[in-house]
Amino acid sequence: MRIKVKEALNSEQSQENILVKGWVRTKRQSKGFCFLEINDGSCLKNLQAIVDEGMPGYEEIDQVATGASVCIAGNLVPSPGKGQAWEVKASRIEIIGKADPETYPLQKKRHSDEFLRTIAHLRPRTNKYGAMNRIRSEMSYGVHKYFHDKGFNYIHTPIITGSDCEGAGEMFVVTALDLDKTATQGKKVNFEQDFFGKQAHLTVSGQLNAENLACALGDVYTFGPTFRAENSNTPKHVAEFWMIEPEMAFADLSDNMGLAEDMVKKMILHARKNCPDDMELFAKFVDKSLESRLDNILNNAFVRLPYTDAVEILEKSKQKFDFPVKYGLDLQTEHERYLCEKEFKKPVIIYDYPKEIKPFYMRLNDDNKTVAAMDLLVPGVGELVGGSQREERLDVLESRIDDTGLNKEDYWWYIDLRRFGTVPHSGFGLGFERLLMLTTGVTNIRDVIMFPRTPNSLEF
RNA sequence: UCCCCGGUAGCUCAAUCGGCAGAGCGGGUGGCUGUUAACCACUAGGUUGGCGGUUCAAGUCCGUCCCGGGGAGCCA
Repeated sequence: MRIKVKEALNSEQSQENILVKGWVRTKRQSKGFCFLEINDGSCLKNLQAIVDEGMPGYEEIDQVATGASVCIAGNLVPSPGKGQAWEVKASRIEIIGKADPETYPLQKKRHSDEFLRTIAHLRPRTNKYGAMNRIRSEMSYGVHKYFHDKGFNYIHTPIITGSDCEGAGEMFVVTALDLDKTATQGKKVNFEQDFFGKQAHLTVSGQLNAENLACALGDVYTFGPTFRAENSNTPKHVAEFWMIEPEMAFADLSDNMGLAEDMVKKMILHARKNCPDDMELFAKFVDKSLESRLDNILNNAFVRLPYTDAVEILEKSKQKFDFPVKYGLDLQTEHERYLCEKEFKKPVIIYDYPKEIKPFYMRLNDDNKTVAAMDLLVPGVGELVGGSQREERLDVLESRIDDTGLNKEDYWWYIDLRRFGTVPHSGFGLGFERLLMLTTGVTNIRDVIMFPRTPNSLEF
């Protein structure tokens, strides 16, 4: 009977006639016997197998090298050696797939992240990226469990969208037209002849649709891929990423900030509880200060700071900034970093931004100058969450759309929500990859998503 | 897209003022009866990112393009 490496290592007793299948991580051969360490992805640790000369399959042991896939039959027994409690005493070994040692790129030693990115198809076989994938999987489950336990409905919003502009960056065009043909004809593209009869894009946010469902189901969330065609080349941006977008009816900005804070904390706890071994790897080899950084987040209330106060703090600070600080200007990265890394040294939620620098759908505050927006800034990662209370008043929303220069007709169904039983509601977007960066201490977003999409990079 | 740094063996890196291109790891071969990043001996391995220029001579200097990293903008 086949058992996974994880089961074998957690075994309470010896087991006869087991079967282990996996990839060889390392081989140590002596005259007359050979040690193999097998990993099947079920956990971080390897299972050691000892194969004695004379066992069926031993004649092929020379062809077994790092990276090969094998099937080992034998007994699970207490290991006489140091370093592991259990090992497999093999009675038979079978090569499933060889890996040529001359060309197999993964070695037993540590590789640089930059190199591993060039072999994205093989990097999940390393300790670090295997751990990353298991944590990513567990965190995804944690997101669903968190919202499910709170009574939120998981909703699916479209990936192809006709909403032209949401103030969330450049969009990828989706078309079924033959662009080669259009180009050779030298004509302008007529999207009326395209599949949808109008220009279509990949979504930059499910928010507008999510609001529709929140105003029917109450509390909802999306968790899906999101696309930005920005030509941004940084360790914190990818063109395709996964975003979690809760949307709550009958909730104001304060409720919204509360949910964001609670969710971030619960997700960190979830990873710690369910992936202790994998998390330990990151604490030991990736970010020595990971434990204390996460403790700092868990044990402190997030600072809630109005934009106006943030500007005041920055103006009063002795810090020299490259960019000006002034009411009405957006905060630059250096300002955000100063606030959460120097001034408060913990996560900071900045809220109530000037309406001029935020999109039309955010609720106008009574001061007529600011909107009920909020950004959650976390030391090391920067902006993790962006959200707002939505404008629920029909007249205010319409004039805000006008002010922004957008076309009301394009948003008729969105505006209709305010016409029929409108309610205060709020929501935010949380970048899943950035949450993983925060949780693991990995500093480049390309290393928390296995096949990252960035400008000029679409190999895998 | 802009600014800065880098590209030398499969990987990580060294090479003084412009003067014979090196090491560790990995690989191969042989040895070793309980190894743990095994160990010991031997060994192969290079268009110094591409193209062009300066020079008696270029890994090294100049131009240009490509790729990678960091910072900025945009944002999650």
